[in-house]
Amino acid sequence: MEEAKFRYKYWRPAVTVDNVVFSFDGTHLNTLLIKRKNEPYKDCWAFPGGFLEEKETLEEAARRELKEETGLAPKYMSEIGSFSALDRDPRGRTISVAFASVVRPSQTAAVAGDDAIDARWFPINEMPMLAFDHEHIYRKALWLLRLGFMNAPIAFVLLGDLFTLPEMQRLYTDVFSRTFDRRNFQKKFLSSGILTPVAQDEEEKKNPHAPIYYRFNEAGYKQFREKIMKI
Amino acid sequence: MEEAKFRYKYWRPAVTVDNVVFSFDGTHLNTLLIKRKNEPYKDCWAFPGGFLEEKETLEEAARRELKEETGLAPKYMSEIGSFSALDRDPRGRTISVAFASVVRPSQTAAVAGDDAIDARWFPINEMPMLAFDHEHIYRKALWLLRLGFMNAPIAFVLLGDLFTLPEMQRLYTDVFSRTFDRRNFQKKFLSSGILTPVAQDEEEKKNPHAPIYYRFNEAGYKQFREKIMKI
DNA sequence: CCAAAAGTGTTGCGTATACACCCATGT
DNA sequence: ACATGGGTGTATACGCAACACTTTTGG
Repeated sequence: MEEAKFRYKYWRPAVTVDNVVFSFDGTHLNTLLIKRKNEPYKDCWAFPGGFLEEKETLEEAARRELKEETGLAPKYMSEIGSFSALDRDPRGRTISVAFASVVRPSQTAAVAGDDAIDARWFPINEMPMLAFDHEHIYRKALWLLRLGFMNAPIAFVLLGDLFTLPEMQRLYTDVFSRTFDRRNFQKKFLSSGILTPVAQDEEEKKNPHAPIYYRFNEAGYKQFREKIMKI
Repeated sequence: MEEAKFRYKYWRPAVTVDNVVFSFDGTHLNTLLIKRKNEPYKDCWAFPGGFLEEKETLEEAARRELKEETGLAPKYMSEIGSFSALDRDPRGRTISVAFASVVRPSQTAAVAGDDAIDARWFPINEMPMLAFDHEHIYRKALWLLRLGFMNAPIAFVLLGDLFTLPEMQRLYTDVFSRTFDRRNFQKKFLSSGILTPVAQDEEEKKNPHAPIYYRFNEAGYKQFREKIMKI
């Protein structure tokens, strides 16, 4: 028999957190999944997560669980929403609050820890079946990522320090599930002042088709945002 | 001593829901607040809400509490987010999930019920001090309302069946906290196909300055959205 | 009589879109 | 040599912002 040392006057649900983490490998947008070590959904792929503990906020819980299960520690995290269908967890009534985050390419090394047999990055178009209602969480996460792309410079976290415009375009193509005209795409961002080209060395200067690397220009981005906001 | 009949192996937080309801009175955007009958924050103004019960989702709980405390039953509700600061509720660790909704002008009659001494609509620029972290919830709700205005026809729920363009413009002015040029505002919406003018009677036709009433055109709105989405 | 609300068009500018060719690299 | 990826400029269309005057109504 299980020990039940927490007693309350009124009913309370169990509360969990889940993490949808995005990364970009230069070609495709990926999300991080773990293969569950325990029931329910043992051996299924799921977003890393776990139970809220007493002395932490929901976001803190999400960060803790992500660190424990995969070793990742994203800088920015934002809430996707809560999920509370009555039958979403076979263990009993559980509500989950999901968080989305993005990591830089240099920080995508994931190790399966704790409750996970495995931790792997999946391109968003090759996702396996997911445990619980995580398919549902995933759709909302992707929607939120799109909103984030339009309202914050999170694309540049995914791209990392140095990137080419074709890389950036592949990222946008994956995120928005649509194609972009290459010339218009480049014109748009080059004229926005958001990007700073990286100086080419002598070798590169001789080659008119050498790839051009850019880095994110924070000051330029702020100006750009203010101009959009107007008044 | 309180009876504590719910026992759990692991710690669980109390879970509440809160409602930010918006309405429009022809001049200003309003939100609905109740004056609390009980501690904590007795006699303070707060958003209507209460504890999640066992056989309901979070949204169902929000609807139930709103109905109990104010009599309102909005058609559409969307999640604002969750709030989980450790000290947000003096009664102990409580997390809250907040929901935003809008009601038609014809359905704004609010009666204080249950845990409320009073229930009143406050223009958003004349809000009193709020209980708990509700100020925080409110700011996020307003932000979400703006997003909603840009992505869904919720303005027309707030406006009700018939409305004039100046009314509509006052609504937008309140929601976005900024002014709009009257002619550009009208041109934009009249050319969008979203609005259908209501036939004027003989009296009105003689008066070149009689107010022109419009109603929301759902088919026109759908076309408009599809055009925006492109590809 | 005055103030406030509401009706009404035109023009310019800037941003978004559509579109074709060349070169270099690797297979 | 062929396919792929990546570099580059121009012309057009559409939406957005700026802008002034007149009439009615109510105080």
